[in-house]
Amino acid sequence: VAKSRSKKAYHHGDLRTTILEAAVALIAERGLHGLSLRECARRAGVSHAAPYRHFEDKNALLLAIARDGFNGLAEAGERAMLGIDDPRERLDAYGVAYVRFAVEHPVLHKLMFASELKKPSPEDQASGSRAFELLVEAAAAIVGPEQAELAAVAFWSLTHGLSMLILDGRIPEDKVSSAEDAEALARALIAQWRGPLTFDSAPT
Amino acid sequence: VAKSRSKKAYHHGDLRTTILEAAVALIAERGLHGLSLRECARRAGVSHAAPYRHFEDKNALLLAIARDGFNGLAEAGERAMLGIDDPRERLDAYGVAYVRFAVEHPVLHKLMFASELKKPSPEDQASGSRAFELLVEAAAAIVGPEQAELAAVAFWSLTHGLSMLILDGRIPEDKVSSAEDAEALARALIAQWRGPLTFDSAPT
DNA sequence: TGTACATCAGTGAACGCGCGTTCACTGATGTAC
DNA sequence: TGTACATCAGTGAACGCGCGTTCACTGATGTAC
Repeated sequence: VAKSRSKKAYHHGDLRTTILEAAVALIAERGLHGLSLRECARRAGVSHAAPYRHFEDKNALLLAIARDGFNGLAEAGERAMLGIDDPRERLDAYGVAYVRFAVEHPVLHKLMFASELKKPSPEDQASGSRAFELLVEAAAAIVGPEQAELAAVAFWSLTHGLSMLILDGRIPEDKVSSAEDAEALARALIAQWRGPLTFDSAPT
Repeated sequence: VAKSRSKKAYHHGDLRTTILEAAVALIAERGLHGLSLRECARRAGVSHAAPYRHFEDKNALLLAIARDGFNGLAEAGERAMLGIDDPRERLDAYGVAYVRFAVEHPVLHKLMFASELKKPSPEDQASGSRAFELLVEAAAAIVGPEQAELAAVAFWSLTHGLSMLILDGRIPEDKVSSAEDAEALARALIAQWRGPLTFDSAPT
């Protein structure tokens, strides 16, 4: 997700990226509440006003992080489905990738769905819906276009709920002590889920 | 959830409850970030130091709200299952009540799962796990004790994910424009879910 | 290659702000006799 | 019922703090000739 900008070394080199990374680290340590532009600047080794050369204000910084998150999630979903043809396996792979992304990028995941930030630009909204469109397409390939949206919401609820519960520490520790554990749990839940989709779609 | 304390009219009457309600309203308006003890006091019509007679500090106020939330959720779940004998119907009723509670008490729901607050007391943790124990019991009645925890996590993920997505405005508006709509959506998702539980549990 | 100029990333002082929390107080209420 | 006292909910001044944001500036870099 961290995209290293090809900005050549100017004064700092690449302050924008440095600040983004500092912000993510800071949120991871202290929570969204504990994020401040001044502390980001401090950690980046620049004056407290420097970030304003790269972000209009604090909210813009948060939106930039959230956008990175949405793009990263969509990419992870696409990558996971790459080369898989079977519709059910594609959906499964997407779901596992969703949970895995959340576990590996907890700050991004929370920020993507944090309603605290002021409303994003149309561009941000577009990147936000890309991951959902992927999901609807994958669902449509199984249950057909009419049922696709409902199935997508159901599947999304399952993976999103598991992600949030893990990130909030609500799942017994021994089940999710590593990203691999979390992925295995996701697979188990998704495997259970296959039932109704199969049943509804193909009255073979 | 708002429990009106039987404190008789003392100075204010029941400042503790008034402040709790003001805090919930404030969070609803401005988000968790926008909550301040001083503004709560202002709205309650008392001096800014008055709340300290009822809450040790700001975090204690948040924990009190979260505790009300957990208790309310457990009560809603119990109430929903009351008088229902069929195990599957009990679980369904619990799930629908879960989503309904989230939709009707968005601030409580978000606060319950907000990792921003400092760690709660043992007493708070107990009230937090009550709702989950209810769920595990309901699941055990269907799939048996060994599979109960996994089924509970799966079911919880589904209802929790749907709740969060609705509260964050991620579900198309026309599907959840009222609490009744949201409940209907929850029923649809849960009905789909029945498939695998039935399949796994009873190899009739 | 060298020089003059324009750009703009980063500086540091300054602003005003609302916040959480403490503290000595006051006065309304409850209680013991 | 009446009085003296103890309790403690609410007051208002005061503290120190870090924050977001603005602004005139400086100086390193890129570019045109």
